[in-house]
Amino acid sequence: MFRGSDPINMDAKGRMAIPTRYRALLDAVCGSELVITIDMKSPCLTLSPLPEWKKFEEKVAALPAMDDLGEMLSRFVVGQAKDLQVDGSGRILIPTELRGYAELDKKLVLVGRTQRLEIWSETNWNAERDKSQETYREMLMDKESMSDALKNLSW
Amino acid sequence: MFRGSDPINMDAKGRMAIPTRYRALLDAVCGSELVITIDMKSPCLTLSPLPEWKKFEEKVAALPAMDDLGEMLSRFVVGQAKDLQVDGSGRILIPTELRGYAELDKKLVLVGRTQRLEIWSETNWNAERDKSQETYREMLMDKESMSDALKNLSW
DNA sequence: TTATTTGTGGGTAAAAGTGGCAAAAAGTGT
DNA sequence: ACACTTTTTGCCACTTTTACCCACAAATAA
Repeated sequence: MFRGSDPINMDAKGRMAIPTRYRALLDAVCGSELVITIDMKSPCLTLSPLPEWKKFEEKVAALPAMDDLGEMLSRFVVGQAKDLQVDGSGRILIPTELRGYAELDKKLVLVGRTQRLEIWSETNWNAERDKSQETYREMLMDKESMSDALKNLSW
Repeated sequence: MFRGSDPINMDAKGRMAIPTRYRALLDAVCGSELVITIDMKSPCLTLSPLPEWKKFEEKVAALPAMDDLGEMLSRFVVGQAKDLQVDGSGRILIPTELRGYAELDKKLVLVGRTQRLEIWSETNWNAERDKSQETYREMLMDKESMSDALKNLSW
């Protein structure tokens, strides 16, 4: 569904324009209703079409209450999620509380991750990209650290 | 059902306004009848629509009497629960006894947890969020500590 | 160049949240 | 039992925030 990355400017009110190539798609798939929230593992935000999000929310809600990691996921990912509507000019307003988490300033990068999108500050995106490149190569050396699913990935 | 967090001021009388986006929903799902109680694991309160609460109460009541943890749950969570009604202006009154437990003062945060809501003091919420972020990442490193349910959560 | 589409900025109106006040209810003491 | 005090609840008005709309600027295509 989503792929590629787009550099986008956030305006003074915290709004960002959705790339035009996604607009018709979003309208069709979710009536332009989106959910934005934090990514627990990285300093970025996650943007999903509402139906996709609901699937995730249900899975998390079904985890046992005694699962500590699951509790955290629910409390902080679901707990900081926010419903958004694409406005008449094809923009979304990024909630103030979330801007801080992802250290967003003017220059953003919107990254396609198939079923969802990620929003990064340009700074964090570049840093993470460079860092991950290295880590990835290191981890490839150590076959033990690789999941079976990944070992069997044909490409 | 519920998601996202809202900063809310508690007034001098201990009342807090329910965000408008929840009001119609609450009215439909439970006639605005809620149950508030403590969270045993964290310094916050739990707010549930009456029907949701009943499900929980039944599950707890069904636990074996020799289950010590279950006994505590019943005694202190069920034992300190209180029925509430949303008032005409869309506000609830937080019982005095529970305010102390969650260290509530003026600034509160209302957190959506799918089937229920959590009420935090702003201070405790921020502290918990920062702390959990770290813990979460650490626990992810250690695959052993992760439940199967969580491992299989694709997202 | 001109027209059309996309991106950006700001102003305004409506709605939501907050705090204060007043009426009602409950509690207390004589 | 009545009067007075204290707490609770409902109501209203003010302030702040949010969202919607329109206009302009930039870029792209004809």
